[in-house]
Amino acid sequence: MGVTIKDIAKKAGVSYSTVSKALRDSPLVQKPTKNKIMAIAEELGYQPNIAARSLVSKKSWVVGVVWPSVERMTLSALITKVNKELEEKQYTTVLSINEIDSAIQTFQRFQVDAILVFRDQANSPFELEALDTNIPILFYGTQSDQVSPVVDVNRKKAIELAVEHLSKLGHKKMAYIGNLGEKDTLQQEKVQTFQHMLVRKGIESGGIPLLNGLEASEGYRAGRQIIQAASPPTAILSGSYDLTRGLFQALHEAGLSVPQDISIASYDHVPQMLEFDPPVTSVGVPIEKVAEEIAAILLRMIDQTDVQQTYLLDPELAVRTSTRHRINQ
Amino acid sequence: MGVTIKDIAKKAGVSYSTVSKALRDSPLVQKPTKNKIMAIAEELGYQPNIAARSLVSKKSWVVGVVWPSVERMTLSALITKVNKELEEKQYTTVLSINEIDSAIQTFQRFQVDAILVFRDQANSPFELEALDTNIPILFYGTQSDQVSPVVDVNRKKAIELAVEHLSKLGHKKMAYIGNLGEKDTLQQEKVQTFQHMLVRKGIESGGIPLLNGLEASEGYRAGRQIIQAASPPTAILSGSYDLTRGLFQALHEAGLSVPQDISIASYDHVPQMLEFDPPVTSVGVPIEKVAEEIAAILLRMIDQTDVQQTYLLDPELAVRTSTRHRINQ
DNA sequence: TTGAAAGCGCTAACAG
DNA sequence: CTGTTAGCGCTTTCAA
Repeated sequence: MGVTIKDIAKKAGVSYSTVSKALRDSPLVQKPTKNKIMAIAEELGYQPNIAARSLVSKKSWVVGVVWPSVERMTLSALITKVNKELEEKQYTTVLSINEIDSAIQTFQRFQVDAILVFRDQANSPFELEALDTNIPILFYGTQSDQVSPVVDVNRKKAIELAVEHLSKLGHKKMAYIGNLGEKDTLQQEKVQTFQHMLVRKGIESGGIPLLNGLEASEGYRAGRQIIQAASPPTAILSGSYDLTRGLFQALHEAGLSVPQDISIASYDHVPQMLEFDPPVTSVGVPIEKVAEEIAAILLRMIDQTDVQQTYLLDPELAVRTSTRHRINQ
Repeated sequence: MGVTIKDIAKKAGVSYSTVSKALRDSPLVQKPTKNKIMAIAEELGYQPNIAARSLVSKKSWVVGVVWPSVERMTLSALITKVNKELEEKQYTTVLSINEIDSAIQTFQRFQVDAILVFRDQANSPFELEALDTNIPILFYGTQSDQVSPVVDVNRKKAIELAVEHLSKLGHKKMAYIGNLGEKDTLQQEKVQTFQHMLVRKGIESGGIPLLNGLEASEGYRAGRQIIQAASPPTAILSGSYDLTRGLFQALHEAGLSVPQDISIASYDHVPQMLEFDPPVTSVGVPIEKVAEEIAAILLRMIDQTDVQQTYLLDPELAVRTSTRHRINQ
């Protein structure tokens, strides 16, 4: 079917191994020869056959990504960035929407060079050991089994940064949106840190409503609940971008303006925070940074360079105009 | 690294070509021999090497799916179903989040057996001809270039069914939520059909607000706008599941009950329609049916069986309790 | 019914 | 620098 290196070799009048070398940009081929070969390859629309290459080189130049069952916007953006990053290093990214274990099996048969698993509370637990694969696996999003390396955001520090910021601005009563109860350990960690910070800083709680999910509608619901209290807080910290969207809707509807009437800060360091009116003070690890980090670690794992067990990424605080000094009333 | 057929052959005391046959369940191998080989393969945790297999057989048993840039819930469910369907036929599904053309190139190198493209208004236009691949490509979601087969829902008929239903219930004033203006041809078709139906049935328009997107929040906004009118409609037809979610929020908030105060019907035939309170009358092609159809067509394309140019799936109306006779007032 | 052997497209020694 | 050659793991004739 497709064009092979033999076709190119014939047309260029060289041996096909020379073509192979030239295509891989080997220094063992003369510049002119190389150029000529490249040109012919281009002309013929040559596409290397992954199967053949990976069969002999034991390397597929493919990274498999296990896509989480629940998809939130930030993850979607993150995966796109990781893909781009890897592409620069000649790797192709391929996704699977299967359950973690069967996805890993598929990737195994593909002989992918590494696997990235986006894990969330929704996907089923599984035994990594049982799979016993020698393909390096990197997890994102949760402290896992100590078997495979994990990349995660230092959520605790992020919340601390945010509360600290609001506290410095003089806020004495704050609410938090993003409490999913005990079932979700990721969110739980943020909630607990928030509570600890209130105590430590001597701040009164303005409510930490229990949510049913992380969609914008839940942020809307929680926001309404908080501002309708007899004595509402002067600042609200939201646990995610989507929740913040809903929160803004509730505030807007109630005729409250930010930051005059209330200060808003949000977890999730995504560019979209700037699209709010006003731009939202946010805390978290910039998505580009996470993507770069993930790509870099994957590459190191592929190269067999030793990697740490856990990478806890440091969050950053980006102060914008949605937060300001509390007005004494 | 992995276990190969040679390992199995050695352990079973047969030639490796026999193992190959046995594993493919060939009739050329005796039952007992076959069983023995199967058992050993299982025991050794044998995983066939896709690269090798596809190299020689010119078939990868992989179907590539080009994931749309904008992801809506229904598509996510659909892709999962298609995957399941294909899995039963021994095919593995792999996704790419790249732009259509580069995704197709990647799949080409993988020698996938077929490509499924979920197309939406957001992903960039491209020239299929330019790619000139001989891998069969199936599009979903829009009338395309007449080069490759397309599967699509008969949106026109769907809207007709819905309006007809509401009209029969005596509604004389209806609103439609889902108008994205002229930029989105898919939505445009539904809007236009709705308008035509109003004329044909002598129904008054209760508003067809222009939206900025298809998220739930837009449904909420439009819903509020519609019910706040001086003389609101007695029925609303929503253009998608997400919009309906937002619409319900708006109705709930305004203290309107469905279907006592207003009848609601929605496009998108997904199971989640039953989770509303009350369950929502919906119209569209059941997602399982779409998935089955897509999988079947892909399989036929792989087998070189000739397929039609366009498959326009017939929508179904599922009447639930969110719609009822108009109350004379 | 089983085994031997060729070869898919490519990379990587090794020779020249 | 360029060419020759041996496989990678598997399927598939062709022989036995």
